Amino acid sequence: MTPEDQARIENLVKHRHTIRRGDYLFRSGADFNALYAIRSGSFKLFTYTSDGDEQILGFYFPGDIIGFDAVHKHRHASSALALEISSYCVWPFTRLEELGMSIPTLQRRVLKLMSREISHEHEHMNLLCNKTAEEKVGTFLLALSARFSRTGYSPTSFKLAMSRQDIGNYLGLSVETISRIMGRFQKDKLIAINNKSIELLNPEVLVRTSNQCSAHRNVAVGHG
Amino acid sequence: MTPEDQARIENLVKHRHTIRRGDYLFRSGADFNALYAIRSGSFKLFTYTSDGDEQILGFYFPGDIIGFDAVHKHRHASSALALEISSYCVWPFTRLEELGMSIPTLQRRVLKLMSREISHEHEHMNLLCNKTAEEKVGTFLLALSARFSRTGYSPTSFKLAMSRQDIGNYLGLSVETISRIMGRFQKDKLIAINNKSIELLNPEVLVRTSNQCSAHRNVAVGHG
DNA sequence: GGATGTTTATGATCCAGATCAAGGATCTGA
DNA sequence: TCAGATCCTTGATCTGGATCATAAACATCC
Repeated sequence: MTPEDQARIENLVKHRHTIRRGDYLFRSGADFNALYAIRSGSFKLFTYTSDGDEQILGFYFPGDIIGFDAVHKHRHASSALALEISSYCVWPFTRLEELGMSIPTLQRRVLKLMSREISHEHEHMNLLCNKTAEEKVGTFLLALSARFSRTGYSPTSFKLAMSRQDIGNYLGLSVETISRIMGRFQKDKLIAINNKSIELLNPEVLVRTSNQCSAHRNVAVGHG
Repeated sequence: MTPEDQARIENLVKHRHTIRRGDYLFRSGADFNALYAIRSGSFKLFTYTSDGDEQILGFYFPGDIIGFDAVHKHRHASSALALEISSYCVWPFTRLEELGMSIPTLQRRVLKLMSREISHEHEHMNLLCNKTAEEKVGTFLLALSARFSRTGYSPTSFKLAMSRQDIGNYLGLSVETISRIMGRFQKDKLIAINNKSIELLNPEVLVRTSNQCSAHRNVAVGHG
């Protein structure tokens, strides 16, 4: 990428916005104009089920892009809400497409980001179908740890911006189960919890807990 | 799109291949070179869990593209297997990227396809988290119906190319539950089954069965 | 500071769907 | 054409996690 291209991209994304906890980045049903690049804080992405309840699709952190699921219909299919005070950049989509036509690196970057999103969702489907409650919660905590680590924060000590309710919803579990399992992890000295703050005391064992062979639940043997 | 562009694209995808039931389109771990556009038949996409069991990520039919989750790492993260004799076109990815740079319509097309894939997965996550077994199976049958309808086939009478085992795996249910629920649907005259052939006798009621408010399972109330 | 709502924790009970078991149907290949 | 394998169905039993109930911790607002 030439310094010139670099400058064009920086110009596209120069405006940085701040958003308060509980405010929407966009709402389901709204026209789609832009992708959002998170710079700080965290968001939850969710839809409403037919009964009007939330279904959380994912949590997003600095470096993540939100809005890919809206490209297709030019309309947001999900809502994004700030879990804490956060900041983000707006990437106007038509400008991004135009720039992409002349900057191959940018084009490839966008494709890769969308592909990564698809991969993440595949992993999450695997979690939802094949893991026990304990494995789900363990996997979730480790995923947060890895994500914070990548952004330069401590992998063993961080804050849970989302509620237990949200975690349960995302993992397909009830709040009570989340509470109970976190309590058990704490009793077993795998983690230490203080309200929203969490510390991973024994990541190795947590990894083992999270990948445990779940006996033979819903196993397809398949053709091959 | 100019007729010239059209010709360039047609040239890219002109080769049509045939694949037998049970053969792999690609395997998890293989280098990523191309996307695959299905022309006839059907495929299942799946990964292996840590215990070596399959996790089915989706079923794909004529008009669908397989391989998007590999763009990111330039390596296939999942395997694709033909469920019946099928045919497909190969879209070499680097050629596709090159062409995309000069044909905006093509570029946009690819982005939309990936976005649609993400949306589908969001819907599936919702199904996995919030629906009862009965709703899952009903939703699955209706989704197949809609898909066949879109491709010009009968929306009420079609063949299930995948095994009950595969359906269960995809929906997060055991084979036995699939059998039982299909049996119940048949007893209630919602469907008629003859081995792999299925007929939707009462789609309206099936729709109602599939969207039933599932009481208040795992509901997040959230901030807003 | 105290009233009110929300979030978290924990115990008791229940149930949808898994697991186990066993028979029948269908497919495959020699 | 038949033997073995796979797939599908159906019944009996069991269990992980939901649901219900309650209370404590915490946040928010006047």
